[in-house]
Amino acid sequence: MVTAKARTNEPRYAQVAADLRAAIAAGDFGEGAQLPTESTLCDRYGVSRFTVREALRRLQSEGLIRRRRGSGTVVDTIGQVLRQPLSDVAELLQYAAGSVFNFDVLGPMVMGEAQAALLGAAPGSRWAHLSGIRTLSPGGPPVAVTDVYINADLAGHIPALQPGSQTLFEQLSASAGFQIGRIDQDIRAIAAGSREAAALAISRRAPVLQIVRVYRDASGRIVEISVSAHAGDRFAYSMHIDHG
Amino acid sequence: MVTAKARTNEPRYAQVAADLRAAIAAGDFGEGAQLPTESTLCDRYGVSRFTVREALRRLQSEGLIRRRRGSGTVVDTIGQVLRQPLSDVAELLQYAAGSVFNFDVLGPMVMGEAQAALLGAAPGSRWAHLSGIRTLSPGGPPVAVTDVYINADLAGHIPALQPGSQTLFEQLSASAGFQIGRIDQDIRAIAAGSREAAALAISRRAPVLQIVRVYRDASGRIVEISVSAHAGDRFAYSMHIDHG
DNA sequence: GAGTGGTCTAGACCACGTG
DNA sequence: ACGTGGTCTAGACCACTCC
Repeated sequence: MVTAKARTNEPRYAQVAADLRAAIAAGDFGEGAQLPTESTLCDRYGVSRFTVREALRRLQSEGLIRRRRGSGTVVDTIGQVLRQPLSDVAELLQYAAGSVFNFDVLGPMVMGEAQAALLGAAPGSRWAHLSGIRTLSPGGPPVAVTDVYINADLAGHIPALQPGSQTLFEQLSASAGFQIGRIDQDIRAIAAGSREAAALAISRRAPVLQIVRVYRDASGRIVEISVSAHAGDRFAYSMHIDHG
Repeated sequence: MVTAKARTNEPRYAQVAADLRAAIAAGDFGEGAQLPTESTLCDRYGVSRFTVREALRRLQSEGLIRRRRGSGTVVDTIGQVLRQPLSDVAELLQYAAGSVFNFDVLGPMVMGEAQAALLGAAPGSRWAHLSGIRTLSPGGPPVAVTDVYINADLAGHIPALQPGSQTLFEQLSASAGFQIGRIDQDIRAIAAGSREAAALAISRRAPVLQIVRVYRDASGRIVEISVSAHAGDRFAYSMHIDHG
């Protein structure tokens, strides 16, 4: 039986997508061409085809399903876990949810020329500097060491930030009341410096994956910049691309 | 004036998207809230709102525009070039279009246990092994060194492969007549081995960005696997995520 | 030929940002 | 108050896959 959970203020396609996601996670569909047809889902949820297709579009962009004209929709379960897929904001937050981030507030700083070029911010702009370590579980081995720069306009919200499994960006969004806009991300391979080596328990000059993220609110203002270093032999960044 | 280029067999939203892309590239719109409204574009191109929205959705996923309810659609020109954005197959092919790939056919091989685990293929499966160098221009400095494994079922199409700016996957798709399905990609930081060091003119153990791509056709069969090594100080992998 | 997902129309109402 | 993009309906035709 299909539970028609009527959440408030949430689009119907999101409810349909959540329901299908849960069903897939519960193993209600096996390998092969298992998912019901669009028209079947329309009847089942009592929505139009537009709504069903929007829900399926989300699942496809998450890599959960694969669709083919003439063949149908199949569950795509290659390499289940152990990866860090990332194709929309929800998946980014999911990554954060599986790990723990602890940080210290280092104080205010002004963006220098070289740093500004690397990070994509304006030289001379003012930020609050934080530094932290991400682990897979509390007290566990370090996964990444991170520098975080938060827009000085939001400095008042920094004392309220909590370590844990929710991203700083999420917390800032809720606390300061802005909408999530867009995240830009650069990935490089660099050699570990003394700081990364010590924090990640690797040797100096060992390869590390550096991920620079620039978070913007809906109006395009840069809210936060983070620079993470991941040990090369412990972390792979995984993503997928669908044709369409 | 709006040229209503009536291409054959191409969806209307793709034509609208191509026209807007060209207009943006030509600088017809500046900074700020420049792009015409959805209803304006409907009138201009003589299509429904569905078609216009699908076109704008593509441009948004490419990072060209940013949309906001109440505000409108603006051109997003942060960090114009110099990056390698990658959010769908078209952008992947665009990356290839800006560079040149030369390769040698090394012959048939069987996937070993360790390699199979790294690459996500079945141990004991049979492949054709190719090796190549990617440069930004013919005769230019190397950007990446790549190992390519092509499904043995497609061995007959390998002699027809041409070096140049079209990806091997594209050529195989056209030659063997299959549809592009899905591409999975893992990104790691590793230390350069002797082969990467020699090919990229860097020192041994220097950090390199390793990108493993698994290409599948529409039916899910693995068609090609590629393993690329990029010099860490010359290459950044850039992507963006839109909220929605 | 039957059924699938892909494209497309012509409407509608709503949440949101800006005057 | 108004216009924007976001959601949604009820239809339609088509390209493609499979039997």
